[in-house]
Amino acid sequence: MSHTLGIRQAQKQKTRQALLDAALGLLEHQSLSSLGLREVTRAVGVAPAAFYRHFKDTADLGVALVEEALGSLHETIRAAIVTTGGSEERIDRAVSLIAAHVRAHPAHVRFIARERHGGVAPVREAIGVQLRRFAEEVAAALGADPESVGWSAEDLLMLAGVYVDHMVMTASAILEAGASGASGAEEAVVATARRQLRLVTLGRRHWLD
Amino acid sequence: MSHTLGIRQAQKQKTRQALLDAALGLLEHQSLSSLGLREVTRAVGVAPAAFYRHFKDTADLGVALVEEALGSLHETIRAAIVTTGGSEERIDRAVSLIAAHVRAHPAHVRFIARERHGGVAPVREAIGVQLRRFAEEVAAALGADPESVGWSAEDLLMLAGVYVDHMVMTASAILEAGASGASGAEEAVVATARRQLRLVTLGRRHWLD
DNA sequence: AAAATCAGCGAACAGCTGTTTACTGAGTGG
DNA sequence: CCACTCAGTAAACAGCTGTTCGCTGATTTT
Repeated sequence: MSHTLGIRQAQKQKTRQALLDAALGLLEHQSLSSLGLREVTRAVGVAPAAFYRHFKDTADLGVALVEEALGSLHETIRAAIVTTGGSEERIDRAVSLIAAHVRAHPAHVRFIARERHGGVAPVREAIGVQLRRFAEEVAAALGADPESVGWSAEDLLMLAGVYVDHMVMTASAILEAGASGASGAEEAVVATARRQLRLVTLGRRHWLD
Repeated sequence: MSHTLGIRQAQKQKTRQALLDAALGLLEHQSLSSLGLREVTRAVGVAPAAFYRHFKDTADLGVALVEEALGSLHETIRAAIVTTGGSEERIDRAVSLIAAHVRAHPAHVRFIARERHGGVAPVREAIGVQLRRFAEEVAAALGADPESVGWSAEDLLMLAGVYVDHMVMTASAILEAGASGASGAEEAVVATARRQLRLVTLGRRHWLD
């Protein structure tokens, strides 16, 4: 796909990725707002000054983490959108995809949920931009559905926003349930998420009555 | 109501409140996870060691802030619940009450939205407990409504959860809109929130079909 | 009036923080 | 092959952090 990088650039990107991974790990028990530059470099085993070769700030690193985390989520969303079948099967498939995503990328999900309203403005805004982008994408897909004839663009975006917000909340709830250690907690969260989507779907069906 | 406190205890509570207020102010631009004890005492104009006379931690202070913030919200919720009239008027009134609450206690709203998924476990859990309590209260009120005959307790709690989550998200969105400086942004958020509640209400009406 | 309490003080502690500096030495391109 | 680039180093900087200590003096209790 892309041109093979030189040994120099390859090593640089490797260190950069190590910094991102270490930061993501450290953020399990704190917020980005309190993440120290030295803390990250120490975890990687690199000199503090090396940090500046990759990021100017921990906030800057946070923005890079947003790209990474929401990049992976983007693919999950696209997969959920193209699902076909009756509304019940679509709901089941969407929730299953979210649950699988949480299992595959728990740290990413935690990061997004935590920093969406977090104390670091640039990161908060980066997440906001991307989630709005997702909502537009979902709205476009909803608009292509025959069930959406008569819907205004504004209402489609409103509905898409409900879906995107619900996805983020559900992902975070699944993560918490998994961390709580209580067996069956995740299943309960998933079941509730499905019922909530059913509720929204019912509202959608009668929107134009 | 309560017995009049001595001069000693009155002064102590005054200092305690000053610490809480200062902390809430400092949390506008950061997360609790990065809030320093010295930072708070400096803002109040008190010696660092004095902090320990009131809280053992900044996490401990955070839990106290949760009580304060969700105590005020509780009253707003109760006011929204007892509203009478058609569903359209009830929606308008609920959203107006939220908007008024955000205007009256912006820092409290920011704190709850930020720390709900924040990096300090005890605070996160305190918020979770209280929001679940709110949901139970809303569920009980919904159960008393004639429109809820045939609903299971589980489904009522699910619906109440949707309302509570939506309230928190809306409050946070109104806050952001106000901070963005864009005139009309808040009105747009409020209008979207109303449409979302209308969608949920439609779903509710057809739940048993 | 004497004794006890206790909120807040000021100083000191070791340990951490972000940032700058001049440097090394492996990888690169002419 | 040689000059150059540049990712990562080691050391030093001032300034901050949480926590402990003994102390003071106004309030409370006896």
